[in-house]
Amino acid sequence: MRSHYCGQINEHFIDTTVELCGWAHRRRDHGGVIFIDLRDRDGIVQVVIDPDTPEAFANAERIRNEYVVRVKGRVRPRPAGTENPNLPTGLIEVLGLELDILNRSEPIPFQIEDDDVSEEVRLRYRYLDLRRPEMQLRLRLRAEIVGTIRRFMDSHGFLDIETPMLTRATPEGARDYLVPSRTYPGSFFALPQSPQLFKQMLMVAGFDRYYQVVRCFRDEDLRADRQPEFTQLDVETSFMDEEQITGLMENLVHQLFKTVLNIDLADPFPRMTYAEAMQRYGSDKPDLRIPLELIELSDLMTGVDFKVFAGPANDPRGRVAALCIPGGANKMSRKEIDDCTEFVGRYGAKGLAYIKVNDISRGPEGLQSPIVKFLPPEVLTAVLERTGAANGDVIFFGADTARVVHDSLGALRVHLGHQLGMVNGDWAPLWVVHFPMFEWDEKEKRWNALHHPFTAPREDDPEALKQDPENGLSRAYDLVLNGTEIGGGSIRIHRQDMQSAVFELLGIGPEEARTKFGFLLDALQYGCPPHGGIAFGLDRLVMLMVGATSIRDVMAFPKTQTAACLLTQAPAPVGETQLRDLNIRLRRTP
RNA sequence: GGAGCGGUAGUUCAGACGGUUAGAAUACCGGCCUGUCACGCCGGGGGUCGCGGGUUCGAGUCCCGUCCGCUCCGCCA
Repeated sequence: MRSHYCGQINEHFIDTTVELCGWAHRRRDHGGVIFIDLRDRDGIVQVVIDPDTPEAFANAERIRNEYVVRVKGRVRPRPAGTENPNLPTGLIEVLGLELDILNRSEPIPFQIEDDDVSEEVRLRYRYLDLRRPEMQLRLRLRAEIVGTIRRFMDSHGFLDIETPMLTRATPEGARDYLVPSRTYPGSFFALPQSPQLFKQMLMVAGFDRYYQVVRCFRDEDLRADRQPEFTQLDVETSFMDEEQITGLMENLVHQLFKTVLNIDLADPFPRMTYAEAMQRYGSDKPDLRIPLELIELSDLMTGVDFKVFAGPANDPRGRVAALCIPGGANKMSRKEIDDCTEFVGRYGAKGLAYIKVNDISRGPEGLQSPIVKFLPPEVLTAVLERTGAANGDVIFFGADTARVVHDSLGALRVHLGHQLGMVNGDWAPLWVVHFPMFEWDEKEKRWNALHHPFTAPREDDPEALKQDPENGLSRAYDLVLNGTEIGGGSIRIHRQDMQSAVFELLGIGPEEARTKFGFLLDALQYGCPPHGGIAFGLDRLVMLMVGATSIRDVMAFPKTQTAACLLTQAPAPVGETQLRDLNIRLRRTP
């Protein structure tokens, strides 16, 4: 049994005897003694073995990197002249009295202290990667975060209730991971994309405060912040409105940051409507640390001859907007400005007009730009005034459908904000509220639910909602932190007539609704209380809190971009016997 | 489905104009040094240049295809 962790050993332990277990990091012998850095999950300590303990010395001579070792020894200061306060092992050492090798190790594929090992190698040998102090710290913080969340939820009367992992395929939303049923040939379970419908039924059941730290599955393409399986803090309450829910969850996040990181977040979190967020930032998850905003220009451009601007300005679905980069003319090279064109092209922009403001006092003469000649002087003056441009600024223009302008300039804003070092402050939380109920699917020619089909509208009258779906707003809310959506939820529909109206608008007929969600519709009929909730992307939250740039770095065993596990080689083919049990025959043998 | 970057000793990379035997650092093995901590010095082993095809007298290098990793778009109610 170990008495201490290596990382605990400090000057307070001097002259005490300790027993340590860990991985031997390096072996050096100097002056007839052997030095071993012993590392465990808590830190590193240097162990000295000298020939006065012959048995220990003999064992120490056999040690190679990453051997597992148990040491009993006495803590003492470094001899005079050998201290180095800059090293974690620099001031004290453990004089080894006994040393056992608990296990040997093959030479490892990469050095534990290397921090430039490729992610491919790290994932293949994840158990070694996880030995690195950085990963130990991240996973420890993750556990602290989850623990703090649970204590908060428990102390506020929330009940932790598990929901099925084997459930029913949901027709809308993400692609499901399917699990074939052996007992019902040809039928499939789906792994849950979220416990949404179950938690709503728990409200019907009278568990008016539910939470769960729960794994969710979505078979969609991956990103740095998206994995096929991820963890959600899932919350649902009855009888609480959006103010109460967001207020309580805000308390949770405050407490979380205070407890785990000793950080005081803004109190209260700012709130912004979806419409304002799109108007000012081109995004429903704006990073408020970046002090750049989209400037509305549509009204200035309706009468100009320049069709690139006049077209969108006169189109109800179009928009003309500007993004002014203070000092951009000096900070950005010609190539960097050109690169921005390519950057916005990824978001569907057909080009990126810009003006370099050289000398504002000289009027149009003082502006350097391919488009100045297409715009009348009074419009240019208005543009300069509205953007607040000063000498040395660069103004970028977006003119297209509102969607393209938002996507491209919104992304450019974040991109340049980081590139030009314009990120202010460490933490910028934000509630985004009043989302639209529906968005128009141009390809399918129908309305889609922006959130999900159970989200309650702010409009309480089903008939009124049906009259004007385009402007219908929902009782949904997202929590955004530093430009990352970390949570989202809504008040749900709890009345049958409203649920039918929404299904109707979404083009889901009564038959279809019955087939797909019959169990939920039934539940709504038996005294369903008004209810709502929220779900936090726990991996993303942890990622932000530990300063990682990918949620893979806060998951012990993540998948690659092709949704494979390099460690276990999953997914993998299965044998004919297993397939036969499941009544499955492959259409093509790979 | 699409765009970009990458794949060369165990690891991180150089080599790219086609031309001897593909290098460095580190790790590993051996020897020396001996209070070191990126220790130092000497020596050694280690390569299907992701894979397949093509061009060529000759391919790590050029062309085509393909697989894998990462970033992004689409997608993710």
